Amino acid sequence: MENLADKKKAILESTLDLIKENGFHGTPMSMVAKHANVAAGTIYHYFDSKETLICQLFSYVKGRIMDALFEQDDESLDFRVRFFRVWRGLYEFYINNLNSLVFFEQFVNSPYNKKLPKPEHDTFKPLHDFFTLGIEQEYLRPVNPKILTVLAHGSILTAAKVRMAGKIELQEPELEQIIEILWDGMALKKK
Amino acid sequence: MENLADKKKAILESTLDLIKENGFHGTPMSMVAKHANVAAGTIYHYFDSKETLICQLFSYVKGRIMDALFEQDDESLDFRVRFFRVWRGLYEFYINNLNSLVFFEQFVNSPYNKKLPKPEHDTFKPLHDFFTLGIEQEYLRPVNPKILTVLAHGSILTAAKVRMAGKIELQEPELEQIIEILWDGMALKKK
Amino acid sequence: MENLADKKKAILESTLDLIKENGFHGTPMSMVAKHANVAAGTIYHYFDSKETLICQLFSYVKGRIMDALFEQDDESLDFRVRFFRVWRGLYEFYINNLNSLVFFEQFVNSPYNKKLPKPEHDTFKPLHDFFTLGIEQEYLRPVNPKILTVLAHGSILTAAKVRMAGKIELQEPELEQIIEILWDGMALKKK
Amino acid sequence: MENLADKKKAILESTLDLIKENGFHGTPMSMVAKHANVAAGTIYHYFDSKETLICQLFSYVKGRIMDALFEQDDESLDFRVRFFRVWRGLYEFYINNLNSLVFFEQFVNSPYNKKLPKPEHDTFKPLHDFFTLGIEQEYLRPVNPKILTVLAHGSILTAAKVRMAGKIELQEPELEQIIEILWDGMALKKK
DNA sequence: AATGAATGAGACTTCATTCAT
DNA sequence: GATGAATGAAGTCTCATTCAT
Repeated sequence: MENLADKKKAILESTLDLIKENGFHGTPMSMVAKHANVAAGTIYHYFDSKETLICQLFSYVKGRIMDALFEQDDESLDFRVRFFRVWRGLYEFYINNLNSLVFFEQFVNSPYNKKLPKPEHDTFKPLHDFFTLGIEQEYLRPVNPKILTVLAHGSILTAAKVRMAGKIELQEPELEQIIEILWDGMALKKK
Repeated sequence: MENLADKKKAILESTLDLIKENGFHGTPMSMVAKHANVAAGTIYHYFDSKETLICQLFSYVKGRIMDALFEQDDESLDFRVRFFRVWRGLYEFYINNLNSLVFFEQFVNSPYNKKLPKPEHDTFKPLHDFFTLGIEQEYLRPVNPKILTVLAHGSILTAAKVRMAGKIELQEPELEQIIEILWDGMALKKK
Repeated sequence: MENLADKKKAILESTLDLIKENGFHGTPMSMVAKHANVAAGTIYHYFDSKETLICQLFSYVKGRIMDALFEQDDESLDFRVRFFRVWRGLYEFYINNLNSLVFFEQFVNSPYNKKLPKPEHDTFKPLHDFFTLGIEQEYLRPVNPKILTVLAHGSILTAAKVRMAGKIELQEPELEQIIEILWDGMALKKK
Repeated sequence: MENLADKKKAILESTLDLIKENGFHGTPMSMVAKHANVAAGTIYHYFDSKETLICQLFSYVKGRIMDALFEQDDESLDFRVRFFRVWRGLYEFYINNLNSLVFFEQFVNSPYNKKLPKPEHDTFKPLHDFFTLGIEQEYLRPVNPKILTVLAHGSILTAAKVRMAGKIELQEPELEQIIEILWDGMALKKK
């Protein structure tokens, strides 16, 4: 027998899968219900509306991204090594969770995103903090950490999407080179 | 009085505007019709279906992006200067054409994109060619040009989206710094 | 309160009535819904599309015609008497169920009929069997039973349609004469 | 260059062909226009509306049926031979003009037919007259000629439709038998 | 006479949501 | 809590008809 949490999770995961394949408007509630093995009405015990479901799914996905961001991190390592691991950690999360990547991108570019109250600090705050630390410790150039976040996340996202598009030209050595180039540009050139 | 091209263009532009505000499924054909000042049925003279309209709009937007990419370019300039100008050219196009940016991002992450036959070479082929040239002329590191495209386009897109999100922290000096960091990482360190 | 079968039947019966009056294209689904006292969407729980509804209605009507064919029959009677009763049985069914007659005729002459897989044996198989028996028992001429089916059904259908057209000239004695003429032509002239 | 009559005829013939294939509601005016090689608007020079077109087409088809009815007739022949020729004449017209047969049947069972003022005497008046003559000349039983019309036309129509349905079991000898049976039933048994 | 782009009412159908069980 | 039949507003699209050329 299942408990509530199981069903709620099944609904969220089903929605995530289906939206990747069919988009928002190609994913009716009836389809979510069938995929999650619940009745259509059941979804409304857990979520007020389709919009609520999608917005809660966004929080759910954000949480998983945040978890992934520093899962591989180890503060005892050299900062450069940490940067390489963080970059790859998020990249691999996206590759292994394409439905999250696709959903996240669809969501942030959709009108749903407008309706959401801006969060105190966003999903990538930990990344921002990480770069702030790197600057303080004089590993990185003394610039607005936002800049480094943009560069890092932009490259991860784009690399993952290029890979997802079936262009498998981005292999191991290429990934390493991307990170190296980024690091070279971002790192503080000490005397 | 209008001619055919006018109506078709009005429909495309209206769709672009409305999808930015309301997304695909928040933009019924009736709304497009009203916004474009045509009858609902008229849209179907120019486009077989809503899907066709959206896919043709994608081609239309791709064309504009490609035009924007090298509008500011000047082959007689130094390669580093050209890189700065190309980066800013696309960035500014996105900022000044937020509807194109939002639509493009929504489209590529949507199921519509799956149905489209993969183009021979994509929108960013000119960027790829630009980097290939830079490598040949020994301005840039001898890596797969794809890598540089990922880095450049990822940073432009992300910067534009951060700016669009209302986080106006990215001002002139920050933009300059982003490009500088990228350039430093990508450039060939000559002896 | 109604059960499922009730609603499905109400939809079928409403469609039958309305198509008699208005034809296929004069009977929108909204009209069926109103006449059957259900919401428009409800029809789509029971039938995939208007086409499906009409094709299922055809099966439904065929069933009723087959039921009517031998309702009046009594195998213990003389074959000639049975023939007269069968002829009148179907004739009266048509007269009392004009909507079925009209629908049936509209359907078989329509493109819907083309799409249907040909049935193993058709609605009038029982009539064919009846004539086969009559031939075996030497009441009827030894011809292809198909011929007799054509003659019998053709005359019933045409008589019913003449009557329906408001030409009330076909009264009891005339009907009797039609059957007699047919019988005389079909019967085996015994020595 | 074409004249008016040519275009009007092309429209009528196109409509006849298309309605056989697609039915009334599957045959938009635009399709008729394309098939007849005229502009949509041109149809409205010749016919007030789609309904008018279809009703005029009915008259057109009726005319052809009436022409066919006695094309093969020869008053100098024996009445029995004439009957056989008239039956086959109409049967063959239907077989060779399936679009007329299908259209006629669709029309008479459709609501269009209701709106038409009842004609003074209908399409099959010549058949009725033929049978009246046969009775007067004591070839046929002294019954209401209407009866004989029903039997004859019913059998012709049904035989043609059986043949059209692809059931090719009705061959030459069977046709001959059908007419013989009818004749035997209808003919006056002289002493 | 002929054209065919344009119109817009209305068709078919979908789907978020409700509610009696 | 769970169900899923029922709802009906709203969506996409069609097509008879018009009218400026």
